[in-house]
Amino acid sequence: MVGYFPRATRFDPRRGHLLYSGDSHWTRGPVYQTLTNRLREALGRHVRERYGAEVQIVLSRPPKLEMGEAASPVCFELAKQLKRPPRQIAQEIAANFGKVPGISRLEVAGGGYLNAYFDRGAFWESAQKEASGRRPAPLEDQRKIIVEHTSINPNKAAHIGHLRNAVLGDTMVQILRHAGKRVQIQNYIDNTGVQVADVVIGFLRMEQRTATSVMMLAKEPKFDYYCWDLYAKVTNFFAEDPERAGKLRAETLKALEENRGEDAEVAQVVADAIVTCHLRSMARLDIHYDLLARESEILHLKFWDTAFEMLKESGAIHLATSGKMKGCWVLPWEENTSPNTEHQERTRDTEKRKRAEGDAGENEQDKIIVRSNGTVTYVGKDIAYQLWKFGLLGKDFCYRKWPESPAGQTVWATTSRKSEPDAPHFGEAAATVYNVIDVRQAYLQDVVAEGLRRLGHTEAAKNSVHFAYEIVALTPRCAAELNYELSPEEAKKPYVEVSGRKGFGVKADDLIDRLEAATLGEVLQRHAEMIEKEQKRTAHAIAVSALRFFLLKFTRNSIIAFDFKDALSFEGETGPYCQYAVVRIRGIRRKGAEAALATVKWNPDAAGQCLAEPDGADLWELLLSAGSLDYAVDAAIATQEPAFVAKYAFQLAQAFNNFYHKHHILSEVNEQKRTFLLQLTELVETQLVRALGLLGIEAPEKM
RNA sequence: GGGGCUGUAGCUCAGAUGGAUAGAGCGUCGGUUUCCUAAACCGUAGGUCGCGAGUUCGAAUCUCGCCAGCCCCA
Repeated sequence: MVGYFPRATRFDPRRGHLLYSGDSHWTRGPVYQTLTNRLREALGRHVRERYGAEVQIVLSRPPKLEMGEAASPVCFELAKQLKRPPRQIAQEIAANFGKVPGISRLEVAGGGYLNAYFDRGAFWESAQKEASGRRPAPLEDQRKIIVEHTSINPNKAAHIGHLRNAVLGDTMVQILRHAGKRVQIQNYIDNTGVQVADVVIGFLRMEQRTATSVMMLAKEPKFDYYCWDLYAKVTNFFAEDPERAGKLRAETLKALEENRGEDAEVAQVVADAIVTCHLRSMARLDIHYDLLARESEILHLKFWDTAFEMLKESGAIHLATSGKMKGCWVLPWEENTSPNTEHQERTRDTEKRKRAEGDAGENEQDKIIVRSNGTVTYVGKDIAYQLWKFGLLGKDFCYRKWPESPAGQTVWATTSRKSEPDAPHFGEAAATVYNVIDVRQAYLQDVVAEGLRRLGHTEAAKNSVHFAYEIVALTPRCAAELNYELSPEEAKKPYVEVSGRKGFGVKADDLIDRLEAATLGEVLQRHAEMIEKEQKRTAHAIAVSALRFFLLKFTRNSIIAFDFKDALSFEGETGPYCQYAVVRIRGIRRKGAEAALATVKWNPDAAGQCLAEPDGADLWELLLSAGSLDYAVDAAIATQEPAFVAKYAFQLAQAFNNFYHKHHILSEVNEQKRTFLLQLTELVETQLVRALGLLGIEAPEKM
């Protein structure tokens, strides 16, 4: 596994956080999640040994800090099994529960809760240790995870919806890597599909261009913008005469698939140039890829033909001999694959009846994989690609470096010609595959997984994760701002869907430009003394932070109604708010260094004293929050919700701002306390910078 | 016709695996700056967790039905 994982780097100033270090040993201190895991295990063992009961130990955070740091309602469950009052059981457990390292005591609360109180001094030590530790090097023998994201049709500029995809995918990658996983990032390029074909038609048929003229145009910096407008014009052109459109499209599509003539030549020029534009746009948000997997190679290297044979041989698909789908190869499909028996029975009955009534055994629900004219649907190509990801196809691509990758980056792409000798082994089978695709494609993703299942690859089907997210729409106000005329039905809705086909949407580069202009204005106001380059760098970091955080603070299945007002907000629950907390800490450190405060001999017990109740409550709250990054990361992975980490970063920043207003650090007269406050502050900085790094956000020195 | 998602404060949203008094941001109103930079902080008001039943010691969370909105398949 050499080549495409960042390695042996200790600190990457660009990303502002630690990267893998090939030789480091990850010591995960017993901070929040580790500590609660330990408690859960001990509690489970105790209950098993003492009561012979097998119950799931649920742990949650108590509503108030005075009630401890972790709570379990397990005694309520036990009460049912043992037929005894819960509080009595809780008291018994609390009295007989052995010592768990890092946990100072167990108390009974309410009707029978068990509340655990952490040993604050020990927690402090562990958190310090974790903060100074490096991230884990992914184990070489660990099976890799593929995250496929972005995958924009290469026929127009990227828009806000694509950004949500890329930001979610990239953040999930960072989170998984943080947890020590080996992750490979793929970006699927549908360079032979309908959308590219449409733009080819625009250039060759509408604008009557030659291949050479398109090639020249493709070198222009805003070629993606040009195609954006052209694509919208093609849509109108097609609407004028649907019959002509259908014919043109079919011809062009066939030429692209067979890779012949001027059509194919222009398609390649367009797709390659647009991909380069996309890479550039995404690089602005610090999003990069290991491999660009292109559909042209799926076709030319006969991936599909191989998959087709497998599907036929195994009987996973069959040729429909009658009915509407006559002549098509179809994958049998029954809705409702969930184990909800009663409901399923009903569905099956309906289907049986339908089949009995007509269509000679054909089910309307069956999914067409190969059309009667012999062309494959893109679900078919997706099945081939997915099989390859799991190393089940028995074939591999060839690889070359993408000629125009963003500065300092190496991006590999598939090719049907010979591989470059230093190409990484991309064909290695993945254990898990995350496909970041919007929720509207849920059905198609199910079909892909079902295809794998019917080939007998149940594990691969199970490990095919559709990392689904809802769309980004625009508020009516935002649409008006873009001079988009709403239809009467659209005007009634709370949001309007973006449409690349109509050329309606907020382009990624436009949005980033606007954000950078706004943040630069703020920076100029506050930091006239900064050199221009630094002002721009700072503005850029804040702009990226505002945008990425905005796209990450919502959970995946929430529709984002985009509005410039919200996206350009830098106050409250935003990226800049989180960055500002780090900037404050750095300000304190700078001032502290200037003042050259007398370094006192640090008494290790001082931390415990400072954290002791009752005065230490808010300090403890901050420390606990700083030590809970592992909890947020685990929850983010378990639920596949990067928003957990965004929430965490915000809460930690909030806790710090709270603390900042209550405690004046540098002027603290008690030297031991001052040292402690300073160390706590530095701990918060490390953890917050780390959390922000996972979100792809860099904290500037000043802002 | 079938499948899925959503409904929580004025607005936008958190509430993972059922748990203690349902939270945050924005917006409202009122305050805080002789400074470790206010992109901040404090206070205030605001809730029938869509509606109705059920399961449970306990439901915003699970089940069923209904209403409303959105998406997908044919």
